[in-house]
Order: sequence, then C-alpha cells, then structure tokens
Amino acid sequence: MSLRYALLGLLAYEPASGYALTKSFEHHVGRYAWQAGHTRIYPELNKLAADGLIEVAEEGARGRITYAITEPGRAALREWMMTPPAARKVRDEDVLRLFLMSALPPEDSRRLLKAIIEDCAGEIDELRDTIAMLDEDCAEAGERLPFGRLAAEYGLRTYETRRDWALWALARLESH
Amino acid sequence: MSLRYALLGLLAYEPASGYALTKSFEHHVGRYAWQAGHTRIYPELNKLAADGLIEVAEEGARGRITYAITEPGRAALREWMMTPPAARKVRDEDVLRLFLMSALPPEDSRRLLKAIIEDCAGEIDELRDTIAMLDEDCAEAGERLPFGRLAAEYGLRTYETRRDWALWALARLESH
DNA sequence: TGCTCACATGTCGCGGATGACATGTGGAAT
DNA sequence: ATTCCACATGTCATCCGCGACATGTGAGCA
Repeated sequence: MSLRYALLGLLAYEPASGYALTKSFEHHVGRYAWQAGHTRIYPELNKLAADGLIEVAEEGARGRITYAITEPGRAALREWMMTPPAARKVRDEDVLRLFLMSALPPEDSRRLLKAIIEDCAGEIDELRDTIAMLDEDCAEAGERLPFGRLAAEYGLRTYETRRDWALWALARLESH
Repeated sequence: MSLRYALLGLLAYEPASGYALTKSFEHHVGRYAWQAGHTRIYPELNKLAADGLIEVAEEGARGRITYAITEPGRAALREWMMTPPAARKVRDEDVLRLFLMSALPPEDSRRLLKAIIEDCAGEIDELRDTIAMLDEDCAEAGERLPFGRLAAEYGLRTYETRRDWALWALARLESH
C-alpha cells in the first residue's frame, strides 16, 4: 500500500507524469525510502485515478499523461502520514548485510567494512553536491519547497552515520 | 531472494527453529533490516533444506524442527555477502514518511516531527538497555559472538541520527 | 531526409508477501 | 483434572514486485 502514498506524496509536491515519477524513484525516492519500477507505477496511477485520489491534469506529446493530486487525495495522504503503524517494517538489503556481518570470517568482515566505508564516501560526496545546488537554487529562486532539502539532509546524515559505524566496527575487529 | 540469506545469516549464528527465527524477525531483524512473517519463513526453510543449504539438526517437542546451516549454505551466504549489487534497493515506510514530510501543512509537519523525536527517544532507550545487557554478558560469559552488539550499535546510531535530523528539521521549520 | 535515442506507457508470467484461516501440542497454573 | 496460552507449523487467496517483452513518438542531429 505504501507505493500509493509515495505517489500521492510526490504528486502533492507537483503534478507529474508516470515517466517523471519513475525517474524520481530511480534517483532519490527508491534509493533512500521506497523503491518501485515503472511496471508497478503505471498500474497504480490508473488505480489512484479510478479512486479519484489523482486526476489527469494534461495530456501532452508522445502520450504523456500528467497527473495532479485531488483534494480527496490530499486528505488520504494526510491521514496516512499522520497515523504511522505501531510496528516498524523495513526491507533494506544493505542494512541486512550489515546485520549479518558477524556471520563472516573476520578477514571478510574487514574487506566488507572497508567497501562500505568507500561506498558511503561516494554517496556523501554526491549528496553534498546535491545540497549545495539546492541551497544555491533556494537563494536564487527565493522560493522553493524544502522537499528535496530535507530529504537530502536525511540521506547525508544517514550515510555519515553508516560510515562512522563501519569505522567503529572495523576498529572493534582490529582490537581483538 | 534476500529472505533466503537473512535466514542463512541467522542460522550461521546458531541453529534455530522456524518459530525462533520468526521471533527474531519480529524483534530485531524485521525492525531494522528485513521484515518477514512466518507464512514466508516456513516455506523458505523447506526450500533451503531441499537445496541442501540447511539441514534438520533436531526434531523436538510440539513438532519443533531445529535447523542448522550446512557448508554449502555458508558458502552461499558468503558469496552473497561479498557481492552487493550496484543499485541500492530500500523499502522503509518510516523513511518514506520523512521523505514526504513537506507534502503536509507546516502545523502537521511539526506534530509529526515531534512524534518522530519521541518515538526515536523510546527506541534509543531500548537499544541502550540491550547494549548494556550485551556488554555485561560479554564480560561475564567471556566469549560471545558480536552479532547482536554490532547490530544494536547500528540501530542505536541510526535512531540517534534520525532524532537529530528531526530536531534540525523542526528548527528549520520554526525559522521560516 | 533519415537516423537515433530518450521519451512514454503498457502487458504478462512468475515468484514473493500478507492476512485469514487451520490444526495440533505441551507446560504451567488453578 | 482441567483450562489456558504460548509454542509450533502449515495452507490458501489475493495482491505486490520484477524482469522480459511490446509498441509507438517526437526532438535533435548529421
């Protein structure tokens, strides 16, 4: 059911086509929060439209269909946002690998931790660039919703934390 | 496919029954890394056994079947651990809510951020207790695999980071 | 003018995930 | 002796997710 709300959330930010939404999932949403491919996105958009939570805002070139969120859609999104379930539910392959780390022989653990540290470094650099650009746009355009900014900051802090954890785990392994 | 390796990883730590594994998913694995219910776990265990990656170690009371990982199982797990895919794939409903935060009116955002901060505080307290107990056991038992310790530390740091981010986001909203 | 490639939306089959339903067992307390 | 509840494993229908396959379009470039 979460994909539904992921789409509503993106459309609450601004109207978009299925193609554009797919790109959003590829570039940010799917990397940090909720992955989805176009084969799920298009059917779900049709269902959302059938349910009246979104509507066709424009039909453009190459069959492009731009959707916009409706008032019932905003209400449904708000309802979902404000009532998180008691039980946490996560599926993150990367974190699973971290969790199972000690199943490996120490030498492999070390190699994997070093790879994680490098990977995080790349991610952090990328996010720092993104944030710099967002902040410039903000200063120039004067008015921009902080959607990307909050999310980017969250991503940045998450990867910094993961890198620091890996450094700590590595040190812990060495002092054995 | 990840459930397969989550199970192998847990069984690499120590032999366990499907029931015990289900509890692990409820209590730690499913909350931080990879969720799964018993309806998926039992069939997957049967498949793993059929593939020779695990084996029945003991059949106990009430139909309990205790499984242990085999050498091919360890090899398959190691193979998977050491070759992470290029593309990150995440599904985390909580993080999705953070991502979509700005879709809400500011007043709702504030309420949600405050709820997140409280929720994180509870999680952090719980994890601190867990870690204290793990460290005591270590000192007392002298010898214990660091599986739970690394994972708990990761969880703790993750929730501290999330709390700090929420505090930052709240301050950012106020200064608007 | 023609070519190419990103744009743009879709179906289909298979396997994974989930909630509802089903069934029986043994330890512990009353 | 009985009752209760956690223990323990399973099926089934339905939906979700993913990779493969399908189809057509317009902008830009040579």
